[in-house]
Amino acid sequence: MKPCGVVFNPAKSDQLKSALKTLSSTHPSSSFNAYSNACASLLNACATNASTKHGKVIHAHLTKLGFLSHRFLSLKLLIMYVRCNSFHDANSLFNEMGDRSSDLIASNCMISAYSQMGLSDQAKRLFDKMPERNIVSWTALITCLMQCGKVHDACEYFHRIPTQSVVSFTAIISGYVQNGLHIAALKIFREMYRYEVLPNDVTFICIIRGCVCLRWFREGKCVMGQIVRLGFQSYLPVSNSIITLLVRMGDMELARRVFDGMAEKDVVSWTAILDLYVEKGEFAEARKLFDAMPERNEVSWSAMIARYSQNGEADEALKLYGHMVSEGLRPNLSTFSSILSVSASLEDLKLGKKIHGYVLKLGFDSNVFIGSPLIDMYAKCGKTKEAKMVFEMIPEKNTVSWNSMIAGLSHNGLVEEALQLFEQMPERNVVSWNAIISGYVQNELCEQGLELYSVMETSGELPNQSTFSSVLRACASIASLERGRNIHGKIVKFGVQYDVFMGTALTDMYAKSGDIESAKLVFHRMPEKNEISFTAMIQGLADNGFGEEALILFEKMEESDIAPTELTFLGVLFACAHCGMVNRGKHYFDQMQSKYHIKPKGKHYTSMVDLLARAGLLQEAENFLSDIPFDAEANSWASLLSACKTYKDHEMGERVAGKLWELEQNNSAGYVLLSNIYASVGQWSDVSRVRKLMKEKGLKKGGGCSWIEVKDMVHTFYVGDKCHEESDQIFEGLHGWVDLNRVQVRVHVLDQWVKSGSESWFGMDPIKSCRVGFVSKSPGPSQA
DNA sequence: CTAGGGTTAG
Repeated sequence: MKPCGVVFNPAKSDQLKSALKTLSSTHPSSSFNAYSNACASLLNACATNASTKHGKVIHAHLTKLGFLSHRFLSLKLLIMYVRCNSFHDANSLFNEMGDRSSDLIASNCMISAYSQMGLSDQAKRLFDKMPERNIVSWTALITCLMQCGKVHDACEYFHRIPTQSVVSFTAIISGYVQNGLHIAALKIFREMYRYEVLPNDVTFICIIRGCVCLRWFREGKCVMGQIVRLGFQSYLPVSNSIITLLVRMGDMELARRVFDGMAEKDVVSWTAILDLYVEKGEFAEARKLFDAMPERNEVSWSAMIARYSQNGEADEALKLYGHMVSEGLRPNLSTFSSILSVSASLEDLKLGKKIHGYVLKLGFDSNVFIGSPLIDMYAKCGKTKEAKMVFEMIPEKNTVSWNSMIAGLSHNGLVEEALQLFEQMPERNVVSWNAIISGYVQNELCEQGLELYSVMETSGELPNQSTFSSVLRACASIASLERGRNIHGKIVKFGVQYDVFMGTALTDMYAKSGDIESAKLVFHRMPEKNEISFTAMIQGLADNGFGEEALILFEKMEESDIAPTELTFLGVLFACAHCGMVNRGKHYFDQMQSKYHIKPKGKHYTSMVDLLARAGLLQEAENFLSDIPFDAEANSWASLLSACKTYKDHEMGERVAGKLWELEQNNSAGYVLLSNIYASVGQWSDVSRVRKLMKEKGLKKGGGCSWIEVKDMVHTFYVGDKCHEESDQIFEGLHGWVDLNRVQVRVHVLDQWVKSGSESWFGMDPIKSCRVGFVSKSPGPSQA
């Protein structure tokens, strides 16, 4: 197009500027038609560039020349403002139009403008006032109502339309899909044919989106057939939708074929195919494709950043974010939401606050979609107050916002408050239940967590994998085999998929409850095992005294090419320590570093000290301890002290006790251990000194206990504890059979072992109490 | 000769 002799590319803003200059120097008197056409095409360019600034210059010209009285030009101007999302400019121009504000096209434009602002009532008022309406007016109003979530209103208007068109049908379908009413969308889609209205490219795009959301792939395939029959597959956006559908269906091969066969591809096509590799788990391939893409927009970047963030690769996500910004692309809400979850996982408050700042600056702070990641970030950084403030600021909270707040409060130990919120929330879903249940379990309130699970069941909400993983953790934590078995039954009953997550949780629960046979059974039945499942089984075997078996399993794990983690080695070292396999322990400790490049942490060193000390190699243990490149854990000293007691090395005992005393000023477990050691050698005055100190410091005795489970009840006993009415019987029965409540139980005492600290183990807290042996229930001695 | 419905991520 050649307006005023200037070759014009609307995509180039500098060209727009020079075209504008030429326009202002052109005298319009020569040919009004040429001038007006030039103006129109410039205004079109402003609209596609969303450049109100340039549009306003043209507006000023037209005002000066008195050309605003021309209907065509003022309409073009109005359309420009609407397309640029400049509601206020559009609105004032419309009001200045005087009698022409009843113009059909102008009014239709204004309905669109109201729609952008979410002003459905004003749109309706204008619509009712209009002297004449056409199908465009009806469609614009329906779109506006749908965008405001007033689906019912939109439907009523839709059915009043005198003559339907593809566009009005498409508008209602799209509205249904946007409001999550995918089934209604499909129903209307089928009805179209009865009205003898044929779908077009846009209709197909909307309906495919609905099918994807519903995972109605059979319907999706059907729609694909219709697309081909009507010849829309050659439309670029339609092909893009088809690719998404195929990727979600899992038909990667066909998706790739469609992509390769496309005559032209755009950013959207490339971004859609990115997902294919991510879905297949070929993350490196995805990255390769991303780097090789001819064009990337903020969606492609955000998609990639989100994947890294979800994969726990926070650094890579941040690196990509930096690149994106330096390439001049504007991060959007979705990008911010990914970066916020990165900040949350890194507990990087500074970064999180920076993003929050951007969000505020862009005016997104009241947006529901950014609210939840913000709450999450603040909560993970321990800033409950800020999290609550964000929550309060969201004007229209959805279930996700409530869930984030509940999870955030639980994460910071505020379970009571979380429960209050849970009870207040207007609508709960399975995620809400999971948040509150896991909150209780995380905070060691396992009984209450299990109780809440029962309430959930009666409420009719269906539990899912995540629910059961919390509940099983609760059972493992209180070592309740009865409850655990019961939950296992529920998992089967509710038809929850038995995969690696459920299998691992069940293995762990059975192992922690002392039922090693069942643990082995569920472990071996797992369709697929990963490093976490192996670790759970190895640790379980080691904990229950089957050290040799634990090591055999570890060798199997190595053979199956599943790389052990630092937690696997904790189990392995534990097994060695408790079976007196000093050399093997040393071997694995070396191998962990040389073969797997895992840097030993405090707990590994503690295990090694324990290994040496238990074997009576006290001096070697002490040397090893002093060679630790960082401050040793108090537990290392405690292990050594314990061995000093066993091997009666009083001299070293004194030395080590002094060190432990220094380190463990505020740890009740340390005090308990110390007082027990004093007690065992009869230094009663020291015992009472330690107990008094504990009392003064307000430390509760949370020390070692034994437990025994009888008929769904877990009985616990502290060392020397005689409170339980049948304690004599129990202590006498150690290493043998005990008759408790007329149930025969076998009590095994392996060894005294201490397992403390609260570091989370793949989301499952280790048992905090010290257990002295374990108990398993058997059918009875006659059958044994 | 203008105006209404749209694909990719979360």
